Amino acid sequence: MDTAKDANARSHAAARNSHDHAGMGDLVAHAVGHCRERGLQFTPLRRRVFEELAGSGTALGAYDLVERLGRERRISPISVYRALDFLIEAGLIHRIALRNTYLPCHHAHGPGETTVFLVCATCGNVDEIASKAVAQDLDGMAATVDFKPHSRAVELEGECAACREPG
Amino acid sequence: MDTAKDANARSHAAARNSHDHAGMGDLVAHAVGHCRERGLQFTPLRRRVFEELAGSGTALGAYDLVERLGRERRISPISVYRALDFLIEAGLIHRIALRNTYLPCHHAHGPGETTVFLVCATCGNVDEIASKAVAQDLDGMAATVDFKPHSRAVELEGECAACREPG
DNA sequence: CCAGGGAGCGTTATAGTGTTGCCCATACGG
DNA sequence: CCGTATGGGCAACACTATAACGCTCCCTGG
Repeated sequence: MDTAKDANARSHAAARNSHDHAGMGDLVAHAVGHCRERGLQFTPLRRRVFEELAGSGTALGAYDLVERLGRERRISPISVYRALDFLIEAGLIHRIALRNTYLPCHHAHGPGETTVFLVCATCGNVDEIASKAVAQDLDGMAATVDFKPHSRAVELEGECAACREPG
Repeated sequence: MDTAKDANARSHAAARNSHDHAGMGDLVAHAVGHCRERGLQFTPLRRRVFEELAGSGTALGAYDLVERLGRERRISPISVYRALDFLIEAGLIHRIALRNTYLPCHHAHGPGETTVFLVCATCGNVDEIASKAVAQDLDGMAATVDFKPHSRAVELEGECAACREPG
């Protein structure tokens, strides 16, 4: 379902006010509902940051966002970080620690699941897979040393199928 | 912020890991042998960086090392980064992506194992556990999407047992 | 002996990432 | 009207990492 392959939508999306990317509208609509349910404010700035991430099809750095949003009007890094913090807190996006980048969460978070990120070292694309087995393993290991995790970062760096194709 | 974090981490390590400090010599001896076997140069600078990490009992940032080593004589960040890159490449230390810190590898790396890091948000201490189950899960998941991982970052952030003690 | 090449490390400068402090605007309940 | 909570603006700063270039040392082959 979600896209390992249409990463290059970003050159597309940059052209204009990116309604291009398939599924982006769904993501935004979901985010709106998600925030409404919880009484969180999905403000225009937060929406723009989320849209840009959803429309890009890849993980973006904070300063990528600063630059992209800054084309419309000047946005300072701190504003972007505040929006990112909010979106992470709300569970709408993920942060990729290996790369200092951010990407929209593509699936509903099941309880007892850990999201595993597959980061391609060549094209930078990030694939996202939820796993209950990993979650159980990790929780079990944490329990054995009496450690209470708040958040998990499970990230593999390597090469995706597309980048290994001959040619 | 760094000084506070540093002091915290050190006192914690001293309380909990005092035994590991005795093992610092072992770590260094192991590193020496490890490099000799492979024809790698365990130079004085690299040795000092490794010793500092092994002796601290916690994960340190690159600039923590710059400061510590800089007390003896001026060391530039790039030199520290070069030593860190070497040590990572050699498999002697790990980088904690969640914190941009580095710590010595405490166990022999078995094949088919993934190292899981438990990072305490309060004291900054990092615990390290090897797991075959996680490795198998992750490899299996990667295989289903035809992804070839080079490296893994499996890191949990939370609170360690010592920091949750009533008090 | 002396090139010549590679590895390690020095220096300076710069790029990239994230944070702090302070102020202003708006919204909302007294 | 005020007080307060929240979102957001700006400049400046702090932290993390890399670039570019040159030097020394050691090794190897002519």
